Amino acid sequence: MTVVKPSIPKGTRDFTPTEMMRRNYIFDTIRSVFHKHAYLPIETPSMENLSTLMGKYGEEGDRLLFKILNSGDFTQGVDFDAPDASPNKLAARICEKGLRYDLTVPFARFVVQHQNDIAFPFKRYQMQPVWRADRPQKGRYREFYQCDADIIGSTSLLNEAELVEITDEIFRKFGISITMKINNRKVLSGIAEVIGQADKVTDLCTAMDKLDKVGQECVCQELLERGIPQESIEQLKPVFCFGGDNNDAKLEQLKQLLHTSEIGMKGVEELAAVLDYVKEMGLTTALEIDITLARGLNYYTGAIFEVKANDVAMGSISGGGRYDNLTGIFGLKNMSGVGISYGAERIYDVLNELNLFPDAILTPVKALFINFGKEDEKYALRGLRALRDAGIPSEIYPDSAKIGKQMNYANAKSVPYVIMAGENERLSNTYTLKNMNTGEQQQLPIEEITRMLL
RNA sequence: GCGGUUGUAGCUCAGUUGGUUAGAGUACCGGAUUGUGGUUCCGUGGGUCGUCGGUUCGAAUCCGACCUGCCGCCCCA
Repeated sequence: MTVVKPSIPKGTRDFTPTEMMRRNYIFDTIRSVFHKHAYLPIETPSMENLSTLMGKYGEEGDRLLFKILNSGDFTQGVDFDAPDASPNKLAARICEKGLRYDLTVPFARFVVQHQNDIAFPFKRYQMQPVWRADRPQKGRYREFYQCDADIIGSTSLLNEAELVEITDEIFRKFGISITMKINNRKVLSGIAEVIGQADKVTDLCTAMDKLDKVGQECVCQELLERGIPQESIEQLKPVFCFGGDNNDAKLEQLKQLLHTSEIGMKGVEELAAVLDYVKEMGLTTALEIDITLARGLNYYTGAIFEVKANDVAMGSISGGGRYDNLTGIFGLKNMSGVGISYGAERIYDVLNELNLFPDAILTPVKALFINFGKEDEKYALRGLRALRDAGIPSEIYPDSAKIGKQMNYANAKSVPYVIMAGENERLSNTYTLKNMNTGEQQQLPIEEITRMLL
């Protein structure tokens, strides 16, 4: 037999028990907040038809889609040497499925497909892995989990405000201090309109998005390269230094700039309305208008959100926005939705870096029974059952190995208590409880031990 | 997809101008110690030196391609 070197695909990871317990802490915390706000769970398949996924995420997104080779003889009827055979065309012939790229597009598909069974407005949450054929880096993987909450079938800005509230609550529970940035695609459209470049919104967005990273000069340079004329860029320049930290000042400046643009003014109104709702909620999170916030996903039409951790240098840990037409592609009109997505692995890295994981999640096993061999095993089992009946996570070492080895096992697993159940204990109908941190031990009846470990 | 960088035992890393049989620490397993762990001492096992090819009498070492991790770009959670 040839030995295969163990390895996993690029950008994927195994999770150890410690990592899983921490990940579950993240998922449980987020889920509890979703539940509290009356969101209902759904799941969708890992793979979707490529026709569902293609063209929803922009050119870059299409490139990053994982495609799945058709089963069976995928070469049948495909001419690989055809004169016009491009990789894309061939891929379309031999792959009809792909791995999901996010949770929002599959959700839109789900809503259309199950529209008769859904009570609208529909509030759902979904926590599943997504896949992107991106080049991996720190905090960037090819398989990662998103935790999404969306409201679909309502245009009320109360929904935007609720997502802000949920975000505030989730990160407060984690103990992570965040800044939440908000913008509106309509504002961006308005800006493009006002500077006479209505058809260049996307170019405008991707360039402006980099303002805080590369500075004003580079952004202007990029705008120029993207074919936006110098005089339009000059008109844009005041926007770069809007308002500082003051949301009201920013709104005022936007109103002046955009008063000739209907769509722009609509965006400003929406922004103001969301901020107004949020003011009533008494949140600890700083909510900040950021005109340069654009986000790549091209299905957003209204509000856009992004969350960054204040005390850690890392990409955004959460993002979302409103989409008006996503279900339209699947044949269902007038179904506006708004949603937000929390990135599990980035939250993990932030919690890890700031040492914010609770200690309690690391010691899931409370007690280990030492195995003294056939004679005493059954006696140990009696005690074990008593602990388990009381809901105390506990186990018995399955082999009658040397005591030292069994103790080492308890240490390696950070089990805080070891229980000796050998001949001495059996004859006196007691168990010896040993505290592995202090080394203290005492011989007690099982009821007493159960009480102590609860 | 583009540019840079990295890879030696399960883990952390030595390894001289290319030279015989590639080392250490740690972990593991066994023993000192058959009812007491986190300390100590002794010993065993463990390697296609990322993979494939090239140069050479001879390659962990030099060259090329690929794979993987990391960094920057693009994009993003």
